[in-house]
Amino acid sequence: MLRVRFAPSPTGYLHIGSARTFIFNWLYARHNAGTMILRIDDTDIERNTQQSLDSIFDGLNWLDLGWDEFYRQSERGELHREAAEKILSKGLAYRDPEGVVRFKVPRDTRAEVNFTDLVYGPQSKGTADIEDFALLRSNGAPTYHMASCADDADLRISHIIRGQDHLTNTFKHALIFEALGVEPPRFAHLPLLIAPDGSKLSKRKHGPVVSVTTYRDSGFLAHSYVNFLCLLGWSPKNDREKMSRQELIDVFTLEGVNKSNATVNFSDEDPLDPKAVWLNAEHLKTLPLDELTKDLLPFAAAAGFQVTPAKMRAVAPLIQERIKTLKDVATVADFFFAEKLPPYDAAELIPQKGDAAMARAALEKSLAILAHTGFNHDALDAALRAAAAELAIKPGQMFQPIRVAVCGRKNSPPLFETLAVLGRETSLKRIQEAIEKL
RNA sequence: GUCCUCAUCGUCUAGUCGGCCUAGGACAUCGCCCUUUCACGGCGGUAACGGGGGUUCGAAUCCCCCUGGGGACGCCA
Repeated sequence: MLRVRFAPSPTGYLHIGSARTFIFNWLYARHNAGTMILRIDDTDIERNTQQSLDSIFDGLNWLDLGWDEFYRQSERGELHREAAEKILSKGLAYRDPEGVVRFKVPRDTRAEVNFTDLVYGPQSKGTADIEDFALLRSNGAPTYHMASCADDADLRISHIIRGQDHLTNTFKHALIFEALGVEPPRFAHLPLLIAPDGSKLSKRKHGPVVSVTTYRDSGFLAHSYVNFLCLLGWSPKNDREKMSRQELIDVFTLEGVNKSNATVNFSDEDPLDPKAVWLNAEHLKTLPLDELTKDLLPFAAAAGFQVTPAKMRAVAPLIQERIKTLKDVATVADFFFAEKLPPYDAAELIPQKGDAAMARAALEKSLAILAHTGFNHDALDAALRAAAAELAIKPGQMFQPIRVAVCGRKNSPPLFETLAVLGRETSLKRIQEAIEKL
């Protein structure tokens, strides 16, 4: 039975590198019909915080992947101490002058420690280069190495998939498993996620971009973010990029994992990786409208708009391919929700190669027409085009003033659909106001 | 300092056992087309095998060295 685990320590929020590790473990488990375990590695009582634990769950819950079993190391101290005692009693560890129990690296009996990494291949390190590391602190509490290995053994973890920063720790772990008399799990180390400047991602240095909740709050679809993270350090090898969850599960293998570190592309001006944004837009475009509506609602509310589900459902198709993140609803569809249009420059009402008189003529004509035309795409299309012909101006010159009058700006979704959603009353009122500005 | 590890366009990457690579895809970027604006879409351009030695008829692909990057060396995880 394949069993994998994700073991974060609650000493910070959920880092995007950790999120990716979680995702790869999850994918590996699902692909192989295995078990995904979430284990909180909270052996460092001094540094653990409830706030950090909460934010880790926040991030994990948002990702919406779930797990099958849950453990907390702090509740398993007995197991860890027993394991340490076992190693001590075998004479494979000793207590140093400070009272710390240290593993006695067998430098006399063997030259090196070996293991084969599923990503990096055969690894070996001379025992002379491994120090006698701590198993139990002077207060009797287990160290990370001890707790982690004891738990991995007890939970019968079959594969440890974690960041490459643990690659050199693995030699120590291999030694512990051996001392414990258990067969070690298989190891697979993942290339690290690094910042554009080449350094390791850190909150202190890079700010909120390293937290997954930043992406959530920026309006990313959880799945598209998962999809994006998968593309960092792993490839399906067939140029596929936008993939569904099931597709990801089907094609995920450790063979597809890269060895070199991947840079998360962000800058001060553009804190979100452009490719992540693009991928999010791609997923947004194919999202069923009811789902899109549901996802959009909270972002509109957060921006201060009171929007009914029905209204949002009507707006959703008009902005679907115009937004890159859910948050964009506030800037792309604001005029659908606002009671009163924000102030805009009356000069915007003047069409290309036209003047104020043309704008006024177009608006007054539209006012007359819109008062009785049916408010649906086809009727609006026919009536407004006919009006343009009547005024002897180009359709674009007819539409532009109306668009600015009802939207408050030059860029908007297609005019007829927009008018239809806005409704006769609002449209007429805004056009009237525009005429007064000219 | 010691040890481990990595090295293809600006970024993410493809490149089975060396030849089909005049290095492919995607993002970003630039240009054109489509078009009532924006967006979408379509087409095209710029852009990479870090350097040096080998091995070979032939190397992005194998070996060595250099250089560069990352990581680990804690009673943190």
